[in-house]
Amino acid sequence: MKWEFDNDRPIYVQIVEQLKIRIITHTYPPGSKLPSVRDLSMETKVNPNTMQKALGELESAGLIYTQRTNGKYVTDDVHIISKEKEALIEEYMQAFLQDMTRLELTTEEIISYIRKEEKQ
Amino acid sequence: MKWEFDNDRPIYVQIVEQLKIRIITHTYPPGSKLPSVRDLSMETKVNPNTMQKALGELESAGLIYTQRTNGKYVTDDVHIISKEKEALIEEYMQAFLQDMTRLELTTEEIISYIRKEEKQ
Amino acid sequence: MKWEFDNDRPIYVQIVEQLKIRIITHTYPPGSKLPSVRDLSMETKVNPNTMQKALGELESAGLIYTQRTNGKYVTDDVHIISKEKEALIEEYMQAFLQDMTRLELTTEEIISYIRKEEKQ
Amino acid sequence: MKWEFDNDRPIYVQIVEQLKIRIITHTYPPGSKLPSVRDLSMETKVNPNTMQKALGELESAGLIYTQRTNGKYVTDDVHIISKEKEALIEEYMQAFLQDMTRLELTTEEIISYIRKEEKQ
DNA sequence: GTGGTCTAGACCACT
DNA sequence: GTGGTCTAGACCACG
Repeated sequence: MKWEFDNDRPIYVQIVEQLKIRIITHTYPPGSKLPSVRDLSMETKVNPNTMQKALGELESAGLIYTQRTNGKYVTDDVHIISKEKEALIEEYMQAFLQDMTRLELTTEEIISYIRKEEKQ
Repeated sequence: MKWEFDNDRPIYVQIVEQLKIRIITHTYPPGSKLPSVRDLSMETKVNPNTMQKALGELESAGLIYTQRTNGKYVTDDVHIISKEKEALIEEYMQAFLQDMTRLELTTEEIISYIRKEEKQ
Repeated sequence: MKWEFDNDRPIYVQIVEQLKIRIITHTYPPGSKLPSVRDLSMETKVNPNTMQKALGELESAGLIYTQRTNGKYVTDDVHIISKEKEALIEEYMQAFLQDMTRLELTTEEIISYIRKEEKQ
Repeated sequence: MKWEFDNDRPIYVQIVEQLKIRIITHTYPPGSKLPSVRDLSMETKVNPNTMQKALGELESAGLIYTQRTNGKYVTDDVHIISKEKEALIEEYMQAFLQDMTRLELTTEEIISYIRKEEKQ
């Protein structure tokens, strides 16, 4: 996955999202060491403080933890990770279905749309 | 539909969204007269300037037009409206499917989730 | 209460603490408006970013909330506030008692120490 | 007592604390020989430099002394030890009472809390 | 070399 | 005038 940001949402929020996905999909496996803050900020071409802020959010969400002076690690509590995944899916799903319902689409219409998109 | 706003997006954007939906779903039918800016801002408890800005956006999208001295009306061009509807659905759909793909869900998994949500 | 910081803990942590206490003791009553970030940072002679960080922590703890472009307010959910108070007391208490226990003081010794301090 | 460290304070500080307590409570009796730096650092799974630093602090506090080529010993000056104990108690006590006072608890409330904790 | 903190200062969107 | 974000750059403690 590339590091590309759009301009209408804070960069740090987008970083949080993408790191979350990497963790959830085990691109960064449980217990693995993250690149250093400096390296990550170089890679994303973002100020170290911005990266720090993003990582702080992940840490308070319990998805990563910091070993003093030694780096940051993905939590090895797979339970937290899979729970986060469920929560994320649920969140996207509900927002989406609410939007669709407002537009007065039935479940079957939604599904047929999805199948149509799939074929493209 | 109620007028409820969340705090992390501009209010006027949220107003635009909701008015769009009212127009698309014919809650405000094609050609009908909109409530006055003053009434709308009262109803939504929003600064009249904010409401004005939102209506400006709708107008430049061609969904409403202003009759000088007489108020604002929903366009009676049903074609524009239905096109807007398609565009909205497409937009939501693609964003949603992209999110789901990032989370490595297959089409069938997505659909089964949707059916599950439906039953709740 | 004055704004004085010691050098062995991050300033923003100390700000969080002191603001928490002001909220818990209703020096800043539930629902009241906080001074602006700028004013608070002037008052404490601290960089606005530092103050912002502290306020961010309070916000994610649910003790304050932000009204877009209008300022920050103490939550009016007194339940959250009193719960936070209990939690804080509990936290201090347990840490203290653990320390005392390690030093092999009995409960009665602790209490007699406290009474002695009180008289001074 | 186990060797467990939290991540938000320097490890060497925590080691100093815990060794101090062992000395004060005569777990390491006055005049007794301490385990070697190497053993201590193995036991605590800590870098020998870190352990060395901690022991250095204890030495300059006068709680231990080094016998050249022969290891480190707890001071046999019981006076120093008991004074250190008083100092520690006093320090914890004052910090605790100050915190409680800020939270506007009276002495009697504090004591009743302590008794309540005791029963648990 | 690691993360953590802080300052200074700027720009932005919103109301 | 409000909060929010971001950059640049510095310094620190730790191991």
